[in-house]
Amino acid sequence: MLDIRWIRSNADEVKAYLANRNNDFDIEPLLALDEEKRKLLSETEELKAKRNEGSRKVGMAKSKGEDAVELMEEMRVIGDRIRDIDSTLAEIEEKMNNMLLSIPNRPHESVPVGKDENDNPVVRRWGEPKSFAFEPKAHWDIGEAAGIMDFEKGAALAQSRFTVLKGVGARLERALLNFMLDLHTEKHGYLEVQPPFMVNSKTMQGTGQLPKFADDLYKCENDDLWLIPTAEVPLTNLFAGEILEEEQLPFYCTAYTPCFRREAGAYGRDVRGMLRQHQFDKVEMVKISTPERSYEELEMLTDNAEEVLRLLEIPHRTVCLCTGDMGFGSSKTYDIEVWLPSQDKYREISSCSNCEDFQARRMNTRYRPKGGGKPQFVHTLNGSGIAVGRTLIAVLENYQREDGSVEIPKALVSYMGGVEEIR
RNA sequence: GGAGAGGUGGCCGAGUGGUCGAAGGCGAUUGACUCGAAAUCAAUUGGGCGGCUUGCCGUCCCGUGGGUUCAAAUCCCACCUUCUCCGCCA
Repeated sequence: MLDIRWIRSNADEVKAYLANRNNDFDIEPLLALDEEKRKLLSETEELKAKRNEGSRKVGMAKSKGEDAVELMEEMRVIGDRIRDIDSTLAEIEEKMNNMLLSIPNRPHESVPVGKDENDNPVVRRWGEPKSFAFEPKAHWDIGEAAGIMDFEKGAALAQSRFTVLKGVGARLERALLNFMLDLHTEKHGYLEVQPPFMVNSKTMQGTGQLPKFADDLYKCENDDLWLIPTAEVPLTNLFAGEILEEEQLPFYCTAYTPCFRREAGAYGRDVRGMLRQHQFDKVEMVKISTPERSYEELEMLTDNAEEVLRLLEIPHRTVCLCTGDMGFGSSKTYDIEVWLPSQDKYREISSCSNCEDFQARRMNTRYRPKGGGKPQFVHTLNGSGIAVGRTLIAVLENYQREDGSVEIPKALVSYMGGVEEIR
């Protein structure tokens, strides 16, 4: 959410970046409501001042045993007017709030202007795609042949886009997430957290999933609860409504959670295999920072995610999302893409974003600066550290051998109970 | 799910209709005393919004949302939440 006062005095800048984001939101009606709201607010506050004064006089008169009927009647009339204005005001505020909640975040000045993913510049590459002496297979062929992935059972038990992992496959999933959590907690200084996998509407609104993206979420029928699409939601909201001390910042936390997404807009895409699932495992990293150092923190966060792939020795690259491809709440996002030999291309495996104060304002998370002074909104950052299911895919495809067996990356062997290959 | 008791400022805690944004205490900050510290004394010490002469004025906030009233922390209703007991349960 943006600050209405900032929008008021930077209307042209807002219009310009909305265009760069391919967003057609019109801020003029919002500005008109803002104008009207402030007018009504002064009016009702003036009346309230008058009423407070009058009520005080009634009190004083009564304590002296005097009659105050006339004054009470006068105050009653004022009270009625206040009620009218306040109810209009409440309507206007609700409208404004809904509008404010639908405006995407402002991109950072370092973000390249562009139309879609084709305009995302590559900022780093690590490793060379391995050349295979044979035709590399897709993970679903490798997984089914090895008896560790069952897509038919997934569909039978639930729906398409669900998979059953078995034996070494299930073990590999668990090995990967343990490996990632250990790396971030022991080496990168993140606090391990296990949050709820369901959250309420307010929490979903805090990070920006609601009200705009309800169609992408799974909702529980009888309760105000939603399945989380990413651990970013509960982790970032950990301090919602609080004022932190600057000494507590930066705060780093990480969590493994399953993630649930309806994939409503992705009907024909990635239908085979387990690249795009309704339920997938992810290790997430979240940082709460002061505004001064949030961009430095973003670079470190992205590096923390990249390190997972470096240690697993899987080729990958990092791109900076352009204005047209960025997510709703982000000011700057790096996507990390992993090499998938069967597709002969890089695919997203992590997304690391600085949301600046966009989520903080929605959640109302602030900190008190060291020297004292007014509380300021924090900056929030999040990044996959990394998507576990997709990492499993990347391992299978990049470490496959001609005979259909798969080598286990060295970094994972101890997590696999000493198993060095899948066959 | 049933019964009961609570939710007040950073913390503890008083306040059952009228100058109450809220006594008192603790903590914190500043000043005095001190070579320094402690102790002591004094002052200050929440947040949001709006206005303008940017320092002040106004307004709102005592779990949340409604209601009654000239006036609500205080009365009424609903909800959330914490604790205790019972039931159920991994």
